[in-house]
Amino acid sequence: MPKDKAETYQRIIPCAKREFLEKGFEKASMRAIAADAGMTAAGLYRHFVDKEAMFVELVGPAANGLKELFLVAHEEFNKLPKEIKEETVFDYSIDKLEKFIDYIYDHLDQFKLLVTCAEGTAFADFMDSLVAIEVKYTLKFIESTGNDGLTSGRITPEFMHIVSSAFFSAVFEVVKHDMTKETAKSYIESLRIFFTAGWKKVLSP
Amino acid sequence: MPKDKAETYQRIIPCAKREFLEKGFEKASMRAIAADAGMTAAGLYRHFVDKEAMFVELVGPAANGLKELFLVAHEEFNKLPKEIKEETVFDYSIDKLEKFIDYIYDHLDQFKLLVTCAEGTAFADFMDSLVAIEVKYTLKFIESTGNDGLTSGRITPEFMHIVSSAFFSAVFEVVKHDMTKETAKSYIESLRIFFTAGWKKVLSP
Amino acid sequence: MPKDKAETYQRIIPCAKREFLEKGFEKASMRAIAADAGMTAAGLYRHFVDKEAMFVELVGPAANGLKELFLVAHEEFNKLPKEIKEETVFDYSIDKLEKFIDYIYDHLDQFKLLVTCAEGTAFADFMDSLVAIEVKYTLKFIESTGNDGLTSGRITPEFMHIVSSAFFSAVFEVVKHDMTKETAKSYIESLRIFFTAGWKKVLSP
Amino acid sequence: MPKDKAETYQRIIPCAKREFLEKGFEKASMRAIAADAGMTAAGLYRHFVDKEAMFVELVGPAANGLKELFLVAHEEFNKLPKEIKEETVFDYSIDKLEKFIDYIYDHLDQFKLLVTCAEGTAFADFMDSLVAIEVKYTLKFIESTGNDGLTSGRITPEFMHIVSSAFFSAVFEVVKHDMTKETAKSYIESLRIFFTAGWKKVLSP
DNA sequence: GATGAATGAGCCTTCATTCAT
DNA sequence: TATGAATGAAGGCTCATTCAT
Repeated sequence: MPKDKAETYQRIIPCAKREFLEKGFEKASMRAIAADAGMTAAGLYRHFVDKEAMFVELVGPAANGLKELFLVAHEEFNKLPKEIKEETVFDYSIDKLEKFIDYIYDHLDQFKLLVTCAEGTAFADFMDSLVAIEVKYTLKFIESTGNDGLTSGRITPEFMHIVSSAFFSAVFEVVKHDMTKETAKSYIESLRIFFTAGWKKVLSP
Repeated sequence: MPKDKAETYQRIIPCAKREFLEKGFEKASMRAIAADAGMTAAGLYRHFVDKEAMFVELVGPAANGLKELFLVAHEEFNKLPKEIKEETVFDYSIDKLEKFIDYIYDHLDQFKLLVTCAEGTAFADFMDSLVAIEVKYTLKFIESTGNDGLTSGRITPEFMHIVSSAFFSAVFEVVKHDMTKETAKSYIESLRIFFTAGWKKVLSP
Repeated sequence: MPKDKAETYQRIIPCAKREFLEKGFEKASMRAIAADAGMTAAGLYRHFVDKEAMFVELVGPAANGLKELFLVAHEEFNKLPKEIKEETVFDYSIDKLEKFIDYIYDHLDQFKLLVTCAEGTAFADFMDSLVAIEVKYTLKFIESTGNDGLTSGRITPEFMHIVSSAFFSAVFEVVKHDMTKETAKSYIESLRIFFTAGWKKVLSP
Repeated sequence: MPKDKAETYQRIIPCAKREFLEKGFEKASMRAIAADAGMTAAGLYRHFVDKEAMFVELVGPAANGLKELFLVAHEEFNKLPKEIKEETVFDYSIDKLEKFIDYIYDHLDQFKLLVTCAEGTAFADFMDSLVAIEVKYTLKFIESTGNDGLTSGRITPEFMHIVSSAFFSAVFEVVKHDMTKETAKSYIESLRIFFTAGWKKVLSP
C-alpha cells in the first residue's frame, strides 16, 4: 500500500475540488473534472469507483476528523465529575469551539464542500450528524447534573436539536461567506455569547 | 377522459407537489408528474408554461403572503414612537411569531416545498430574503432607539445576518420535521425565549 | 356557398401570410398564426383541413393563375403559322414577360411565399413546373420551325431545362429582393436581352 | 461490437449522408442516423460535437475547397495585364469552369448536400457566396478594362448578381439531377456558350 | 364556429458509467 | 494505467392535430 498515492491521483484531487465547489456534487461533471486533469472520464474510474466515492475522498477525512474531535471533546468533558462539569460547562465550550474553528480553518476547502456542495451525497446531512452528537451529550450533561430543564418540560430533545441546528448553521455561515479566520473567530465568539445567554435562560431561568 | 380544466388542474397539483417534495425541483421529472396525474407530459404544458412556473404556482402565493405579512408587521412596529418600541419589542415579536407560525401552518405543504425543494428556482433564497428583511428592520430599530450595540462594535450587520439566519433555520426546522402545529408552537416559543435572552445580552450586556 | 367567406377566415389569411413569410412553411406555427388572429389553433381547423391546405389557399390561386396565363400565352403563340412564329418569337416573348411580371406584381405576397417559403409543400417545385411548360413549348417551337438545334445536338431538352431554370431563378430574384415593379421591369428587360442573345446563339449560331 | 474509431466513423458517414440527403439538414434525425449505423444516438456524439458539426464534416472540405479554387482562379486572372485579360476572358472562363466541374464531380455527394440540404446550416448560402465572389471579380474586370457597361447603366451590380445567380443555379442543376460527369460537361459547355453570348451583348452591344 | 384539453411522436443533447484494449 | 467507444436512460419542451363540448 503505497503511502504516496500515484501522481495522477494527486492531479485529480484539486480538479475535482474545483468542479464540485463550482457546481455542487450533483451538477458536477466527471468529464469536466477529467478534462481539467488532462485525462479521460473513464480514467477517473481507476482511482475512484464512483462520482460519490470521489467526493467522499475529498471531504471524508475532514468530516470524520471533525466529528472525532467533537466526539472526543464531549466524551472527555462527560467523564469529569458532576461538580466540575457544572462549573466549567461554558468555559469548556469556549475551548471546544476554539479547536472546532481551528480544525475547520485547517481544512477550509473540505468544509466548504461539505457545507455547500454535498447535496446528493452521504454527507448531505453532515451538519445534522454533528447536531445529533451535540444533543446526545447535552442530554447526558443535563441528566447527570440533575438539571430540571427536561423534567420540567422547559426543554425537550427536539428543542435541543433545533437550537443546536441553529447554532451550527450559524457557525458554518463563516465558511459559506469566506470569512477570514480572524473575522470568523470574532463572530463566533459573539455567537457563543449569544447562545450561552439562551442556554442559561432555559437551563436555569 | 376529463376535459375540464379545473378538474385536471386540481389533479395535477398534488402530483406535482409529491414529485417536487420527493426529488426536489431540479430532479423532479415532468414526465413523472404527468404519469402520476394520468396524462402525457405535453398535457402539463396546457396548465403551466414551464416546470418552474409549475413550482411557482405551488409555492408562490404562500411565499409572497408570508413575506408580505412579515413586512407589514415590521413596518407597523417601525412606525411606533421610540419609547413604545423600546418597551414592546419583545412582546411585539411574540405576536409577530405567532402570526408567522399560523400562516406557515395554513400553507404547510407550500412551505415544505419552499424550504426543502426550491434549489434551482427563483425561491432558492427565500429564507435569505426573510433574513434580509429582519436585519433591515432590526437595524432601524437599533438606530432609532439609540442603542450602542452597533457603535460599540458588539454587533455588526453581518452578525445580525448570521443570528437571524440561525433563527429562521430553527423556525423552519419545524416544517422539515413535520411537527404538528401545537408542538411547533411550543418549540418556537422556547426558541423565542432562547433568542430573546441572546439579543438582550448583546443589546444591553 | 357564400361568396364572402366568413369574417374570421378573412382575419386568418393575413396572419398566416405573415407567419409563413417570416418562418417558412415548415417552421411556421399554427399556434402563432392562431394567436395572431386572436383565436385558438384548433379553431383554424374549421377553415383549413391542414397546415398545408392553409398554405395552398394562400398561394394556390396566384400559382395557378400564373401557370394558366403562361400556358395560354404559349398555346396562343403555338397556334400561329410557322412563318409568323419564326418572325415574332422574340417580340412575342417581350410581351409574354411583361404580362408575367404584371401578374406577379399584382400578387406579390403570394409569389414571395411561393418562391421563398414553399419548401415542404406541394408548391416546392412551382418554379420547376413553369420551367417544364417553357421547355415543352420551346420544343414544339423548335420542331415546328424545323430548326436544327435539336437534331444537330447543340441543344437537348435537358439543356433547355437548365437554361430555363436559370432564367426563372433570375426572374424570381426580383421577388426575393423586394424590388419595386419599376426596378424589376428594368432588370428583367436586361435579363431578356441577355438571354435572347444566348438563345440566338444556340438556335442559329 | 467494433471499438475502432476509424471504422465506426466510416460507418456513420454514409448513414449521415443518406439521412441528410433524404430529409435535409433540419429534418434529419440524429436517432435515425444512429439507428442506420447500428448504434445509439449518444454514440454519435463521440464522433461529432453537434448535428451541425456532422454536416460540416460532410460538406465543409468540399465547400471550402471549391471556394478556394474559385478564388485562386479569379485572383490569378485578375493579376494579368489589362490587354491579356481583355483577350482571354472567355477562354479563361472555359478553363475555370472545367476545373470547377472536375472538382464538383470529385466530391459529388458533398455538393449535392451543399446544394440541396444545407438549409439551417452555415452553408445555407454557399451558392450566394460563390456568386458574391464572381460579382466582385467581374466588377474588377470591368473597371480595369475600362468597359462602359457600368457607367452607361447597361449593367449594374445587382444585375450582375442576378445573372450570376442564374448561372450558378444552372450549373448546380447538374448536381441536383444526378447527371453523369460527361453529360454535365456537355451541358455546361452549352451553358457557357449561352451565357457568353449574353455577356458579350451587354458588355459590348 | 370556436374552445380547451389532450395526445403521441418527436427533437437534440447530456450524463455517469462500462469494457475491451 | 489510461483510453476511446459505446450505452441506456433521461431531460424539458414543441408541434400539428383531434375531439368533445
